[in-house]
Amino acid sequence: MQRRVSTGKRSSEGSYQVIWRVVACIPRGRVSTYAAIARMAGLQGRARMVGYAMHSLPEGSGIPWHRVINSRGGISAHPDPLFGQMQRGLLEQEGVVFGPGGLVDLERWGWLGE
DNA sequence: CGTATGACGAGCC
DNA sequence: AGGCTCGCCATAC
Repeated sequence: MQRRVSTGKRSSEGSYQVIWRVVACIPRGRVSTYAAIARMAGLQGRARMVGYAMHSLPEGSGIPWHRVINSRGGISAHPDPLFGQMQRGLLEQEGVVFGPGGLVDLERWGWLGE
């Protein structure tokens, strides 16, 4: 599973490149969890990295970061509460329904990567 | 180069 | 049933 072999300068952007790519694969109207994404990105067990990747996500990157939620199906705490509210708005806009408690039913909207 | 921190998760008390 | 701690590892200072 060598991800890079010499002359690989991809790491200049950080190791989040892979994570962003997986997130970009989440279909519209669907959500995924940090752990699930980490797993798909080959970082099984490192959900934290995914979270940091989202934080480092540059604006206008086109990455649907708002489709990434925690394992409980909820939007995790954010340094900027305004973000969380926007995230929920974006998901509802895509058709995702939030249940009582502001949690999404992962059994129904969760995307594991077909 | 060492320490601290952090969009999380799972386990333990 | 709910809350706290530890683990994982990249980025910042």
